[in-house]
Amino acid sequence: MPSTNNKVVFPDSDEIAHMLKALGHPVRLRMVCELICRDACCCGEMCDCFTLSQSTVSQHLSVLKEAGIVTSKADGTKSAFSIDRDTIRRLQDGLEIMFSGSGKCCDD
Amino acid sequence: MPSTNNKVVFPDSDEIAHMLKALGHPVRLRMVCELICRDACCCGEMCDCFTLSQSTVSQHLSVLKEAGIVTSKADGTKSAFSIDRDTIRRLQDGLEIMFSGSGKCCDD
DNA sequence: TGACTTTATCGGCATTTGCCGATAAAGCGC
DNA sequence: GCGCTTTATCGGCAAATGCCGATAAAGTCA
Repeated sequence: MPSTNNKVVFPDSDEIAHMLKALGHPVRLRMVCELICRDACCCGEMCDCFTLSQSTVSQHLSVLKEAGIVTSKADGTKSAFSIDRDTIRRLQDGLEIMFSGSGKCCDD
Repeated sequence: MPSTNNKVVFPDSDEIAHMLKALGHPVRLRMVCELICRDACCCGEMCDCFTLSQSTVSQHLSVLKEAGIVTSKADGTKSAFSIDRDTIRRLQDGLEIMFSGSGKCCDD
């Protein structure tokens, strides 16, 4: 659990909300699962997993990227997407703090 | 971790996405924090926490309710909202399974 | 250079979301 | 019954979302 001195630091709830919003779409959540399993994946491969157009898949990936959940690295004409595991961990920690009721929102 | 026999059961990702979507709004996420701390809260009290109209607060609460995150119980003219802690736990378990890569989406 | 592959972005669209004020519905106390 | 309080719902609006096909951009390889 993140802390400064010995006080629990409440995660930035707006940032958490932002990540949850990105994850809160069936397609994007499945994309994240896929990326966790594959470790890396390009847009074309992701397209094979869904019956969606390439542009739609690309847009979903960019939503995940913009939220910090996914990173991309150019690889020739392709771009390799992968999970930002630190962000995921921060999200899980943040949720745990929130859901445990030990966060900042409680003492105001 | 939920299981049947000794096989890990992957959570229903659409349901998870639905809950994440409900939580993926700054106001609603804060409402959940508030409810976790207060244990129960009526709409009017929630209104005091935000600079939003009563109708907007009521709508946000109903989104949380519809997603199963919150329950409500009539109490005179008021209705008492409280966190469904089982649902929260299921959500956290589901995310943990997904994020650990041990869910169903990996073996297809 | 010129075809080909891959991805990102643009324009357009129908639908959903988020917000409000107004109003309806329902319980409480007199 | 009559006010009062509290909440839910309605109508309306602007903005965001999700989707597509078309197109641009950029790398690869002959």
